[in-house]
Amino acid sequence: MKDYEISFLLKNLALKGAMFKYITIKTGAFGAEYGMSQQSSSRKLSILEEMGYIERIQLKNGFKIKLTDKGIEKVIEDIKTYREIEKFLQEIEVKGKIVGGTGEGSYYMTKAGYVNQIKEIFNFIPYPGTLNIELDGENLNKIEYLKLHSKIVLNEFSDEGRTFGKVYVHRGKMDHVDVYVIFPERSHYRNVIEIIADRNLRKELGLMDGMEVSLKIFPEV
Amino acid sequence: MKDYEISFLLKNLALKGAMFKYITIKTGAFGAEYGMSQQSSSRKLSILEEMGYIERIQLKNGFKIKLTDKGIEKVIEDIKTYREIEKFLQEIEVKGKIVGGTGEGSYYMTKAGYVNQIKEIFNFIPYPGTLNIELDGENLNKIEYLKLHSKIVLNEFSDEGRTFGKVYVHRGKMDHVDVYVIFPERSHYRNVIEIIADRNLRKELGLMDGMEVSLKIFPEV
DNA sequence: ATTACTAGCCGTCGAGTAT
DNA sequence: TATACTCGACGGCTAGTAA
Repeated sequence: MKDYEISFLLKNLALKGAMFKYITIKTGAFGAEYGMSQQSSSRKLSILEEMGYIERIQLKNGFKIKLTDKGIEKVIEDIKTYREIEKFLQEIEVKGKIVGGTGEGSYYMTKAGYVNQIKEIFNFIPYPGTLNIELDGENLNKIEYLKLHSKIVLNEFSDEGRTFGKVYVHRGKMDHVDVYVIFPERSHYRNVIEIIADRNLRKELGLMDGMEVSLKIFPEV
Repeated sequence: MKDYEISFLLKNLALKGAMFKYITIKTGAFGAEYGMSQQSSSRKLSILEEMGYIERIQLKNGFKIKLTDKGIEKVIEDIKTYREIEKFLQEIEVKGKIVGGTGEGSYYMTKAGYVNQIKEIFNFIPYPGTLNIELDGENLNKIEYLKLHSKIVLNEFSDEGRTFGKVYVHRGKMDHVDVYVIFPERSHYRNVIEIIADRNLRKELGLMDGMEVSLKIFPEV
């Protein structure tokens, strides 16, 4: 049996609570749950036992099953692997060039519908204007996924007959200033991202068009 | 291709950093790393692309590969699954019966070698005596793994020519009192666990032999 | 150099069925 | 009722090799 199949089976047993107590399962039901036959399910559980990953006690109606220390160890190993992967989701650094604000975002950030939500969520009033950073291909790739995925969302609203769409927001830092990267859901493709903050970033950080800057993003997905 | 095999491959690509940027891989090397042939590696990566989990750009010497949104989504899903499993590791509740202290642990807890380490790690001086809780089979199962696995370890030391062995410790709570469960590495099998605290638990919690109690353990493994 | 097709082998799958 | 053995079939594997 492949190692990743062992992980898969132990993961599912663990999810059913088999790490620290016996659970009762029937090979038929267990198999059906993960798209395999009663026969395969039976065979695999028996192999897991042989390999020392689980303990099985046969009942008249099924089995009592619990992970052994070796089984728990294996699951913890996999947990640690995924924790490693989570690190990639915790901080993403992008580098780019300050460009002039043509102002899609600047216009948005004066709209009460957005301002109020920002006040509500982050407890600050955004400086009326966005800092625009132009990214190259590699840096664009890094944020591609974040454009449409965040736990932090400014909801759409209507104002003067116009609809303003959803905006995904990610927290970030430039130098040591808290900033927020805004991704309007229905923005057309652009290689420029827009940053807001509670203050004038150009002034605070002494930024001018053409300067190279680095931005850290802390995605919440 | 089985779903758990997809997860396995994406996990490994993610670990190599392919979530937010292109990485360069060769089918031969990638396959060898995970115990498969160049041919299988090639076939599988090509299937992952077909299924929309990755983007591949062929180079003269290998491929540039990056997870697509669908691929990232899948990895995040798996991260969440393992977070679920972690919950089982965060708090374990056991129930048992107070029994008289015959005092293996009580004796230990007067030894300066242990006391000093406890002072160092937890910043308290243990009350000289342990509270003993007798567990039934089911509750013993829950802590079996913890007996020999903890990040918190009191190291062995020698005193008056005798060696005192390693002790694994887990934080816990009884009612709202912070307690510590001690598992001497070389303790013979027993259905009794020993608890220490900075105070007299019998007095503090009004406990007497034979009483049923509940103990929460917060394993650090 | 690399990827990926072909072909034959091997292992895994599950229907049937014994227990 | 269950689990688990047998065995025919199918899918996936890799060596060889083309591109």
